[in-house]
Amino acid sequence: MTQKPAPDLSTPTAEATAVVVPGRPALEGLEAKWSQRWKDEETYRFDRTKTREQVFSIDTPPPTVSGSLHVGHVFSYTHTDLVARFQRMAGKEVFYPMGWDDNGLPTERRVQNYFGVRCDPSLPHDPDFTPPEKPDAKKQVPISRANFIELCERLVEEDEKVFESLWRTLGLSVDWSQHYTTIGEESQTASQRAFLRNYARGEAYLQEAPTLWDVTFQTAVAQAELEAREYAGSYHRVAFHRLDGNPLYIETTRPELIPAVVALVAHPDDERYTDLFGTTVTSPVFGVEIPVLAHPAAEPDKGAGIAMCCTFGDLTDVMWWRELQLPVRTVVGRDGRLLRETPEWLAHEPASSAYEDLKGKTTFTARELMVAKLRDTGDLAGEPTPTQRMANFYERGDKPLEIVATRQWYIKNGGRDPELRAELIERGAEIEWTPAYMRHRYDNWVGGLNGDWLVSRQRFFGIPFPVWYPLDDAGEPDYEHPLMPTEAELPVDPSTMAPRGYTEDQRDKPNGFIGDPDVMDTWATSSLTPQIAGGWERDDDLFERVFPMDLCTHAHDIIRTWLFSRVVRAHHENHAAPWSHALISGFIVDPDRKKMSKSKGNAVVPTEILDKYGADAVRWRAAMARPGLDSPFDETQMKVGRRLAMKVLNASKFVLGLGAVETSAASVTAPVDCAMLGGLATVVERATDAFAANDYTSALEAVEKFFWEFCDDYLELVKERAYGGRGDSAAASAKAALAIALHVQLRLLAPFLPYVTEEVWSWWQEGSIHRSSWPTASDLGSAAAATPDMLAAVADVLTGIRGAKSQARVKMRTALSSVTVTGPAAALELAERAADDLRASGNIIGDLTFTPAAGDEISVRAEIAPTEPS
RNA sequence: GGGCGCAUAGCUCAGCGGUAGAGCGCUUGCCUUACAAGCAAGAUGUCGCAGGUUCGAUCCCUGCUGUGCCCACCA
Repeated sequence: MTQKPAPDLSTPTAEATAVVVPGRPALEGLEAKWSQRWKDEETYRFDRTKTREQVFSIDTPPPTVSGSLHVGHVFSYTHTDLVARFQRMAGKEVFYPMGWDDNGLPTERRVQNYFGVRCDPSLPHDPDFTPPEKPDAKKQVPISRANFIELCERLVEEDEKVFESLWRTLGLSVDWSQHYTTIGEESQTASQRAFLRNYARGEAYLQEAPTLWDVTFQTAVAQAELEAREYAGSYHRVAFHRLDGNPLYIETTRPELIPAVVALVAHPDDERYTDLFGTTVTSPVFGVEIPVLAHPAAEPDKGAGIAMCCTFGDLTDVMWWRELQLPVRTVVGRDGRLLRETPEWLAHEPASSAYEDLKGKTTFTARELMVAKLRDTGDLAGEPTPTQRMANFYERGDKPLEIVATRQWYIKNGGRDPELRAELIERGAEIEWTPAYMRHRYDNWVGGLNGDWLVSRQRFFGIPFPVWYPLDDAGEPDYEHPLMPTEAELPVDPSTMAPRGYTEDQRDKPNGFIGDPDVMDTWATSSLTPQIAGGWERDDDLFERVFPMDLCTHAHDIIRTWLFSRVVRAHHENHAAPWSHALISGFIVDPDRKKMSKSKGNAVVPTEILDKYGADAVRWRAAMARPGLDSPFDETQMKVGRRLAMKVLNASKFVLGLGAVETSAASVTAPVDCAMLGGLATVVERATDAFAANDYTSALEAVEKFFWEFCDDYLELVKERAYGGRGDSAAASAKAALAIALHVQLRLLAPFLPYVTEEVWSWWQEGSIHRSSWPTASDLGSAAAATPDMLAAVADVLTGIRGAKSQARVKMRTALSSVTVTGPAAALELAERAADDLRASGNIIGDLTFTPAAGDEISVRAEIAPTEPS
């Protein structure tokens, strides 16, 4: 290995570096000053002339702009930035775009509340529409889809400004010229293009099938958006009737679905029911004839051991319906109410009059009515017994999901195809996970998929499917032969544009066409963020330089959604994993270790904490949270980060205030100065190794520990010498060592404390510290080879001297008339080489003797000099 | 029920086959020409429990217990 020459820190030693140190350095105002400067100077701009090998590209989550950010988000985004800043200084050209997730249901909901409106697609566009002055959540004004989307776009723009401002204050080194939005035209084009290609390759398909349905939002939802929650219900023991008139009891929590029963199902080996298989019974109240069937999924010890299968009460019903080839008898509509028209299988007495009362009722009301009817007919055995059961909810909804047969678009994700599933698990294995065990969550999720990815939503503010359907003579759509645009026509909106070969006046007419009314789920767009940000099919030159990306980062809650869906899309489209590394953050939890959320009221608002402690302090705290581990929020910890930032200012002020700053490693001659730099060399190595493994916390710990010892021990030790107390050449060694150490440590701290390090850098260096190079041992010259043991020995003696004064309860500058150091000979020999520095810093005016003794501890005996009469 | 974490000082967490560490908090002292939003010194532990491997276990293995997250669980 060739030794580099002594570092030339951009300023020849012959000329004194121009140093401007403020009299009282302060943290206040640094964020405003430097974030503006970084913006003006485009400090973090991506240089797209760099090759793929020189680039480090990052895929970060586009935050939901209609939501609110809490301190957990701030920590997680900081983790990404720590790595970005390290990689940039280490010589990579960092591609670090930021997106805003503004399409989708959260934005619609926010617009509804903010403006007091709701979307009614049947209304025509009103060009002069202005939202109500005082939004009334109870009386939302119905507006057209176009007006609604205009309001979404308007609000989203305002929200995005607030978010950008927060990220800039936090000091994220994002290249804002690369920003994207999930509703923007580029995202629309990319989403539609990817969809068309999925369709062309058979990966996307349209299917009418039972789907999980949210009755509040009136849309289908995907498996990844489910949340199992406890839900209060009651078991009802209900009699069906055998032909011989004897009752057959089942148990159900949903008696309102009795009109939708298509079969009773028991386990084939269940002897209680074997002689009933193949026979029929009649349903209570309605008297509908129902077959009794056998299926192995029926569990004999659950309920009565025989279940009523409805279309559809739950996913087991769907399986039985499919595998036993049962008819569909839907009674719950898309609005969550029982159908207003009497279904044909109930169009006879006594069913039709019984159903009359249930029409249009919510499931909740219908349940109460059914219980009353069952009581009347004597088919309810005993009283309902309350129970807590788990039910599937849409994660943003508050009513349990129903299962409704609807036509939806799906993208294959391995949920129904073991081969694809294995391929996707293999893609997950190609990714290097930090922490490694997070991969289990991915495998677990992929292994547990029970169907393909449902991507269509019956909503408004989203990217439309680029699809039309031809209408036949009778005006019925032909879903088998959808009409698609060419890629060159994208983006398209089928609700306002006609497909090729048709004109707009054929819309909704026989032999004309209809547009697909649905929009893509927001995950269907954000699953393409590497492609959208990377310029896929829009900017091939860029795409080749950044894709597949190097890093994706986010918290562990969206492994199943965002991370997995991006793997699916990249697998289909690019035949690759979308990134080589995944860095997974934990959550910031409240002091009781509960997850922070706005609704619980325990979320910490980031702007307050940033105002109070400063961005550097908040970033320091974020960096102390290791990847994957949840970390409780504790405000007192912010003070520690703030103290470090202040220390950097003050220590720098001291070092740079010593006069002409001279940074030639050749001037470092005193053994203790070399030892300090030698210690710093090992810190550089450890921090670099840690960062290379995305272990930013260990990097910080190593750097910070050294910095405090540098301040508390080394700096105190050489202070007098640096002031010139023992001659110019002795001072020059200390001053050069101090300056070199500062130059290196500022850079080591720069990813964590971008503001304070930039501020100090500006006192004596040209350019931004964030575009300077990550330090290496060669920055420390030949001193890097020095053993740090000596500094440790000297520091031990210093501690002993201070201890003696502290025990004597005297001032630290109190003079000592004699000091005797005892301890192992080797350590004493090292410490003695800094005897002069020890005398100066300990104010030893008499003898300083070193007496070797047995044992491995250094101990110090000191005598306080008699105070002179004042 | 399946999977994955975690358990070390009052708190937050490092550590890891060889006499237990840091920061915060606490106690005491000190306005020291970088820093009082500071400095110095000090006290603080059955390393969850029980076995096993080993000369030696907080660390490795097994089993418990507690705790958290993800998934499944709607008769």
